[in-house]
Amino acid sequence: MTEQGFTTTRATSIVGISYRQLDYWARTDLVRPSLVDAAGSGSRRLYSYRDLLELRVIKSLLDAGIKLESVRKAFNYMREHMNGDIAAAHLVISGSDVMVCEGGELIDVMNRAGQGVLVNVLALGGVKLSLDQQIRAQDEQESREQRPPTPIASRRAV
Amino acid sequence: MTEQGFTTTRATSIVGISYRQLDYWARTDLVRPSLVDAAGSGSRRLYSYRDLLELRVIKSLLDAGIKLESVRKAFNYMREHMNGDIAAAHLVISGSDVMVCEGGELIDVMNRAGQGVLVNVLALGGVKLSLDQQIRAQDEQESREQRPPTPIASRRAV
DNA sequence: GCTCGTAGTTACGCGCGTGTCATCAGAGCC
DNA sequence: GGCTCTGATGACACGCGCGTAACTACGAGC
Repeated sequence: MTEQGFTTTRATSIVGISYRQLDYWARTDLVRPSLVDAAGSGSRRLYSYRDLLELRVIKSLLDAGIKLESVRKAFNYMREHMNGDIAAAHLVISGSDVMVCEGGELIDVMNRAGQGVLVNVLALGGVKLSLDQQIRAQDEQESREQRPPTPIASRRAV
Repeated sequence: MTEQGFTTTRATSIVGISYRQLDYWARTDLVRPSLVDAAGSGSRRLYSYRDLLELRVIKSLLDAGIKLESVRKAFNYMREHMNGDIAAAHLVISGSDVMVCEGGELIDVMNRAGQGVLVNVLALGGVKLSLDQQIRAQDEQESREQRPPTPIASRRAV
Protein backbone atom coordinates (compact mmCIF):
# COMPACT_ATOMS: atom_id res chain seq x y z
CA MET A 1 0.00 0.00 0.00
CA THR A 2 0.88 3.67 -0.26
CA GLU A 3 3.24 3.31 -3.17
CA GLN A 4 6.90 3.97 -2.59
CA GLY A 5 7.34 7.54 -1.41
CA PHE A 6 5.45 10.78 -1.90
CA THR A 7 5.75 13.23 -4.78
CA THR A 8 6.08 16.92 -4.02
CA THR A 9 2.49 17.70 -4.85
CA ARG A 10 1.21 14.89 -2.65
CA ALA A 11 3.54 16.01 0.11
CA THR A 12 2.27 19.58 -0.07
CA SER A 13 -1.37 18.56 0.16
CA ILE A 14 -0.76 16.11 2.99
CA VAL A 15 1.39 18.43 5.05
CA GLY A 16 -0.64 21.50 4.22
CA ILE A 17 1.96 23.82 2.74
CA SER A 18 2.46 25.41 -0.67
CA TYR A 19 4.68 23.94 -3.38
CA ARG A 20 6.89 27.03 -3.34
CA GLN A 21 7.38 26.64 0.39
CA LEU A 22 8.34 22.98 0.09
CA ASP A 23 10.63 23.84 -2.82
CA TYR A 24 12.21 26.64 -0.83
CA TRP A 25 12.81 24.38 2.15
CA ALA A 26 14.44 21.79 -0.09
CA ARG A 27 16.70 24.35 -1.74
CA THR A 28 17.71 25.88 1.57
CA ASP A 29 18.44 22.48 3.13
CA LEU A 30 15.71 22.45 5.72
CA VAL A 31 14.15 19.19 4.51
CA ARG A 32 15.53 17.42 1.45
CA PRO A 33 13.61 14.45 0.01
CA SER A 34 15.46 11.43 1.34
CA LEU A 35 14.28 9.00 -1.36
CA VAL A 36 15.04 10.97 -4.52
CA ASP A 37 16.45 14.45 -4.57
CA ALA A 38 16.04 16.83 -7.48
CA ALA A 39 18.62 16.45 -10.25
CA GLY A 40 18.10 19.43 -12.49
CA SER A 41 15.00 20.84 -14.11
CA GLY A 42 12.45 18.22 -15.05
CA SER A 43 13.52 15.67 -12.44
CA ARG A 44 11.21 14.68 -9.57
CA ARG A 45 11.74 14.78 -5.82
CA LEU A 46 10.44 11.87 -3.77
CA TYR A 47 9.77 12.18 -0.04
CA SER A 48 9.73 9.40 2.53
CA TYR A 49 7.15 9.02 5.30
CA ARG A 50 9.78 10.17 7.73
CA ASP A 51 10.26 13.31 5.65
CA LEU A 52 6.55 14.03 5.87
CA LEU A 53 6.75 13.66 9.63
CA GLU A 54 9.51 16.22 9.78
CA LEU A 55 7.62 18.56 7.48
CA ARG A 56 4.58 18.27 9.69
CA VAL A 57 6.57 19.05 12.80
CA ILE A 58 8.00 22.09 11.08
CA LYS A 59 4.57 23.28 10.11
CA SER A 60 3.44 22.90 13.73
CA LEU A 61 6.36 24.98 14.91
CA LEU A 62 5.67 27.69 12.34
CA ASP A 63 1.98 27.73 13.14
CA ALA A 64 2.89 28.21 16.79
CA GLY A 65 4.81 31.34 15.85
CA ILE A 66 8.38 30.00 15.92
CA LYS A 67 10.85 31.66 13.57
CA LEU A 68 12.14 29.47 10.76
CA GLU A 69 15.67 30.26 11.88
CA SER A 70 14.94 28.57 15.21
CA VAL A 71 13.34 25.66 13.43
CA ARG A 72 16.50 25.13 11.43
CA LYS A 73 18.59 25.02 14.57
CA ALA A 74 16.17 22.65 16.25
CA PHE A 75 16.34 20.23 13.33
CA ASN A 76 20.08 20.28 13.09
CA TYR A 77 20.04 19.02 16.65
CA MET A 78 17.10 16.65 16.28
CA ARG A 79 18.60 14.82 13.34
CA GLU A 80 21.54 13.81 15.50
CA HIS A 81 19.59 12.79 18.58
CA MET A 82 16.56 10.92 17.29
CA ASN A 83 16.75 7.16 17.57
CA GLY A 84 13.50 5.91 16.17
CA ASP A 85 10.71 5.87 18.77
CA ILE A 86 9.27 9.25 18.01
CA ALA A 87 5.79 8.47 19.23
CA ALA A 88 6.21 8.99 22.97
CA ALA A 89 8.71 11.81 22.86
CA HIS A 90 8.35 15.53 23.32
CA LEU A 91 10.34 18.09 21.43
CA VAL A 92 11.50 20.83 23.74
CA ILE A 93 13.05 24.09 22.61
CA SER A 94 14.39 26.51 25.19
CA GLY A 95 16.38 29.44 24.02
CA SER A 96 19.13 27.94 21.94
CA ASP A 97 18.78 24.52 23.55
CA VAL A 98 16.83 21.70 21.97
CA MET A 99 15.88 18.41 23.56
CA VAL A 100 13.86 15.35 22.76
CA CYS A 101 12.61 13.75 25.93
CA GLU A 102 9.98 11.44 27.39
CA GLY A 103 7.06 12.44 29.59
CA GLY A 104 8.85 11.99 32.90
CA GLU A 105 11.57 14.47 32.18
CA LEU A 106 9.03 17.07 31.25
CA ILE A 107 8.50 18.20 34.83
CA ASP A 108 12.21 18.81 34.93
CA VAL A 109 11.98 20.99 31.91
CA MET A 110 9.15 23.01 33.38
CA ASN A 111 11.41 23.94 36.25
CA ARG A 112 13.89 25.46 33.87
CA ALA A 113 11.05 27.66 32.73
CA GLY A 114 11.07 29.14 36.23
CA GLN A 115 14.27 31.01 35.46
CA GLY A 116 12.48 33.33 33.11
CA VAL A 117 13.37 31.40 30.00
CA LEU A 118 10.66 30.45 27.58
CA VAL A 119 10.10 26.79 26.89
CA ASN A 120 8.41 25.30 23.85
CA VAL A 121 6.94 21.84 24.09
CA LEU A 122 5.58 19.75 21.25
CA ALA A 123 4.32 16.18 21.62
CA LEU A 124 5.55 14.30 18.59
CA GLY A 125 3.06 11.49 19.06
CA GLY A 126 0.19 13.84 18.38
CA VAL A 127 1.85 15.09 15.24
CA LYS A 128 2.30 11.56 13.93
CA LEU A 129 -1.33 10.76 14.60
CA SER A 130 -2.70 13.72 12.71
CA LEU A 131 -0.30 13.08 9.87
CA ASP A 132 -1.49 9.47 9.50
CA GLN A 133 -5.06 10.67 9.63
CA GLN A 134 -4.37 13.15 6.85
CA ILE A 135 -2.70 10.53 4.67
CA ARG A 136 -5.68 8.18 5.04
CA ALA A 137 -8.11 10.96 4.23
CA GLN A 138 -6.19 11.80 1.06
CA ASP A 139 -6.02 8.15 0.00
CA GLU A 140 -9.77 7.80 0.34
CA GLN A 141 -10.47 10.97 -1.56
CA GLU A 142 -8.21 9.91 -4.39
CA SER A 143 -9.80 6.50 -4.81
CA ARG A 144 -13.21 8.16 -4.70
CA GLU A 145 -12.12 10.48 -7.50
CA GLN A 146 -10.62 7.81 -9.70
CA ARG A 147 -12.91 4.80 -9.41
CA PRO A 148 -16.39 6.16 -10.25
CA PRO A 149 -16.53 7.42 -13.85
CA THR A 150 -17.90 10.88 -12.91
CA PRO A 151 -15.42 11.95 -15.52
CA ILE A 152 -14.29 15.28 -16.83
CA ALA A 153 -17.32 17.20 -15.60
CA SER A 154 -16.12 17.48 -12.00
CA ARG A 155 -12.71 18.69 -13.12
CA ARG A 156 -14.12 21.48 -15.23
CA ALA A 157 -16.11 22.74 -12.27
CA VAL A 158 -12.88 24.22 -10.97
CA MET B 1 14.98 56.06 44.73
CA THR B 2 15.21 55.25 41.07
CA GLU B 3 13.96 58.59 39.87
CA GLN B 4 10.58 58.72 38.23
CA GLY B 5 10.59 56.51 35.13
CA PHE B 6 13.24 55.35 32.70
CA THR B 7 14.59 57.18 29.68
CA THR B 8 14.91 55.31 26.40
CA THR B 9 18.66 54.86 26.71
CA ARG B 10 18.33 53.50 30.24
CA ALA B 11 15.54 51.23 29.10
CA THR B 12 17.61 49.83 26.24
CA SER B 13 20.59 49.04 28.45
CA ILE B 14 18.44 47.48 31.17
CA VAL B 15 16.34 45.40 28.84
CA GLY B 16 19.20 44.59 26.52
CA ILE B 17 17.91 45.76 23.14
CA SER B 18 19.05 48.42 20.68
CA TYR B 19 17.66 51.93 20.61
CA ARG B 20 16.40 51.43 17.07
CA GLN B 21 14.51 48.34 18.17
CA LEU B 22 12.87 50.09 21.11
CA ASP B 23 12.04 53.01 18.84
CA TYR B 24 10.57 50.65 16.27
CA TRP B 25 8.43 48.92 18.86
CA ALA B 26 7.13 52.26 20.10
CA ARG B 27 6.31 53.44 16.58
CA THR B 28 4.56 50.20 15.71
CA ASP B 29 2.53 50.17 18.94
CA LEU B 30 4.08 47.11 20.53
CA VAL B 31 5.12 48.91 23.70
CA ARG B 32 4.55 52.64 24.12
CA PRO B 33 6.08 54.44 27.08
CA SER B 34 3.21 54.81 29.52
CA LEU B 35 4.65 57.76 31.46
CA VAL B 36 5.58 60.12 28.63
CA ASP B 37 5.15 59.30 24.97
CA ALA B 38 7.11 60.99 22.22
CA ALA B 39 5.61 64.25 21.05
CA GLY B 40 7.50 65.20 17.93
CA SER B 41 11.18 65.43 17.20
CA GLY B 42 13.28 66.41 20.16
CA SER B 43 10.84 65.16 22.82
CA ARG B 44 11.75 62.32 25.21
CA ARG B 45 9.95 59.11 25.94
CA LEU B 46 9.68 57.94 29.54
CA TYR B 47 9.04 54.32 30.43
CA SER B 48 7.49 52.93 33.61
CA TYR B 49 8.74 49.89 35.51
CA ARG B 50 5.79 47.98 34.17
CA ASP B 51 6.84 48.91 30.65
CA LEU B 52 10.31 47.49 31.28
CA LEU B 53 8.72 44.29 32.50
CA GLU B 54 6.78 43.98 29.26
CA LEU B 55 9.86 44.77 27.22
CA ARG B 56 11.77 42.10 29.06
CA VAL B 57 9.06 39.52 28.45
CA ILE B 58 9.08 40.41 24.77
CA LYS B 59 12.82 40.02 24.61
CA SER B 60 12.51 36.60 26.22
CA LEU B 61 9.95 35.56 23.63
CA LEU B 62 12.11 36.79 20.76
CA ASP B 63 15.22 35.12 22.17
CA ALA B 64 13.25 31.88 22.30
CA GLY B 65 12.59 32.19 18.58
CA ILE B 66 8.99 33.46 18.64
CA LYS B 67 7.94 35.64 15.73
CA LEU B 68 7.21 39.26 16.57
CA GLU B 69 3.81 38.86 14.97
CA SER B 70 2.91 36.23 17.58
CA VAL B 71 4.30 38.42 20.32
CA ARG B 72 1.99 41.21 19.24
CA LYS B 73 -1.04 38.94 19.45
CA ALA B 74 0.03 37.61 22.83
CA PHE B 75 0.31 41.11 24.24
CA ASN B 76 -2.99 42.26 22.90
CA TYR B 77 -4.47 39.46 24.95
CA MET B 78 -2.23 39.87 27.98
CA ARG B 79 -3.01 43.53 28.43
CA GLU B 80 -6.66 42.66 28.92
CA HIS B 81 -6.16 39.73 31.28
CA MET B 82 -3.39 40.80 33.65
CA ASN B 83 -4.58 41.85 37.09
CA GLY B 84 -1.44 42.71 38.99
CA ASP B 85 0.14 39.63 40.57
CA ILE B 86 2.48 38.80 37.77
CA ALA B 87 5.04 37.06 39.96
CA ALA B 88 3.47 33.61 40.24
CA ALA B 89 1.93 33.42 36.80
CA HIS B 90 3.00 31.65 33.65
CA LEU B 91 2.45 32.98 30.19
CA VAL B 92 1.29 30.25 27.86
CA ILE B 93 1.06 30.56 24.10
CA SER B 94 -0.45 27.74 22.08
CA GLY B 95 -1.12 28.31 18.45
CA SER B 96 -3.31 31.39 18.40
CA ASP B 97 -4.37 30.96 22.04
CA VAL B 98 -2.76 32.88 24.86
CA MET B 99 -3.23 32.31 28.57
CA VAL B 100 -1.85 33.59 31.82
CA CYS B 101 -2.16 30.93 34.49
CA GLU B 102 -0.82 29.75 37.84
CA GLY B 103 1.37 26.72 38.44
CA GLY B 104 -1.45 24.28 39.12
CA GLU B 105 -3.12 24.72 35.77
CA LEU B 106 0.15 24.09 34.00
CA ILE B 107 -0.28 20.32 34.06
CA ASP B 108 -3.56 20.90 32.30
CA VAL B 109 -1.81 22.87 29.63
CA MET B 110 0.78 20.18 29.08
CA ASN B 111 -2.01 17.79 28.22
CA ARG B 112 -3.13 20.05 25.42
CA ALA B 113 0.36 19.65 24.06
CA GLY B 114 -0.44 15.99 23.58
CA GLN B 115 -2.66 16.82 20.60
CA GLY B 116 0.32 17.71 18.48
CA VAL B 117 0.06 21.42 19.13
CA LEU B 118 3.10 23.29 20.31
CA VAL B 119 2.94 25.00 23.68
CA ASN B 120 5.14 27.87 24.84
CA VAL B 121 5.55 28.45 28.54
CA LEU B 122 7.23 31.40 30.21
CA ALA B 123 7.39 31.95 33.97
CA LEU B 124 6.84 35.64 34.52
CA GLY B 125 8.28 35.55 38.04
CA GLY B 126 11.69 34.64 36.68
CA VAL B 127 11.55 37.49 34.22
CA LYS B 128 10.73 39.97 36.96
CA LEU B 129 13.60 38.71 39.07
CA SER B 130 16.22 39.07 36.40
CA LEU B 131 14.87 42.48 35.46
CA ASP B 132 15.20 43.73 39.06
CA GLN B 133 18.68 42.29 39.21
CA GLN B 134 19.65 44.13 36.04
CA ILE B 135 18.26 47.41 37.31
CA ARG B 136 20.24 47.12 40.54
CA ALA B 137 23.39 46.27 38.65
CA GLN B 138 22.99 49.34 36.47
CA ASP B 139 22.32 51.58 39.46
CA GLU B 140 25.49 50.41 41.14
CA GLN B 141 27.56 50.87 38.05
CA GLU B 142 26.26 54.37 37.58
CA SER B 143 27.01 55.49 41.11
CA ARG B 144 30.45 53.94 40.80
CA GLU B 145 31.04 55.97 37.67
CA GLN B 146 29.82 59.26 39.11
CA ARG B 147 31.08 59.35 42.72
CA PRO B 148 34.85 58.75 42.42
CA PRO B 149 36.54 61.66 40.63
CA THR B 150 38.33 59.45 38.07
CA PRO B 151 37.26 62.22 35.77
CA ILE B 152 37.47 62.71 32.05
CA ALA B 153 40.23 60.18 31.54
CA SER B 154 37.91 57.16 31.62
CA ARG B 155 35.56 58.76 29.11
CA ARG B 156 38.32 59.43 26.63
CA ALA B 157 39.34 55.79 26.77
CA VAL B 158 36.33 55.04 24.59
C1' DG C 1 8.52 13.58 -30.42
C1' DC C 2 4.93 15.83 -27.71
C1' DT C 3 2.71 16.92 -23.79
C1' DC C 4 2.58 17.44 -18.74
C1' DG C 5 4.38 18.30 -14.67
C1' DT C 6 8.06 19.46 -12.00
C1' DA C 7 12.55 21.91 -11.15
C1' DG C 8 15.22 26.29 -11.92
C1' DT C 9 15.45 31.25 -11.98
C1' DT C 10 14.53 36.02 -11.57
C1' DA C 11 12.09 39.75 -9.76
C1' DC C 12 9.25 41.20 -6.29
C1' DG C 13 6.71 42.00 -1.61
C1' DC C 14 6.42 42.02 3.35
C1' DG C 15 8.16 42.06 8.14
C1' DC C 16 11.69 43.49 11.05
C1' DG C 17 14.66 45.94 11.94
C1' DT C 18 19.45 49.22 11.11
C1' DG C 19 22.29 53.37 9.42
C1' DT C 20 22.22 57.88 8.67
C1' DC C 21 21.02 62.46 8.70
C1' DA C 22 18.08 66.45 9.53
C1' DT C 23 15.43 68.37 13.12
C1' DC C 24 14.28 69.97 17.28
C1' DA C 25 13.46 70.40 22.78
C1' DG C 26 15.73 71.40 26.80
C1' DA C 27 19.99 72.42 29.83
C1' DG C 28 23.56 75.28 30.74
C1' DC C 29 26.04 79.47 30.00
C1' DC C 30 26.52 84.23 29.04
C1' DG D 1 16.51 86.69 26.61
C1' DG D 2 19.70 84.68 23.21
C1' DC D 3 23.27 81.19 22.30
C1' DT D 4 25.28 76.85 21.73
C1' DC D 5 25.53 71.84 22.85
C1' DT D 6 23.59 67.58 23.62
C1' DG D 7 21.13 63.84 22.51
C1' DA D 8 16.61 62.00 21.28
C1' DT D 9 13.02 61.78 17.68
C1' DG D 10 11.47 61.58 12.76
C1' DA D 11 12.27 60.16 8.09
C1' DC D 12 14.01 57.63 4.57
C1' DA D 13 16.70 54.27 2.28
C1' DC D 14 18.61 49.96 2.76
C1' DG D 15 19.57 44.83 4.05
C1' DC D 16 18.21 40.18 5.26
C1' DG D 17 15.03 36.25 5.70
C1' DC D 18 11.11 34.04 3.92
C1' DG D 19 8.63 33.15 0.83
C1' DT D 20 5.50 33.98 -3.98
C1' DA D 21 4.47 34.92 -8.99
C1' DA D 22 5.70 34.16 -13.30
C1' DC D 23 8.32 32.36 -16.60
C1' DT D 24 11.72 29.09 -18.68
C1' DA D 25 13.89 24.60 -19.13
C1' DC D 26 13.90 20.07 -19.07
C1' DG D 27 12.83 14.93 -18.03
C1' DA D 28 9.40 11.05 -18.08
C1' DG D 29 5.86 8.62 -19.98
C1' DC D 30 2.59 8.20 -23.55
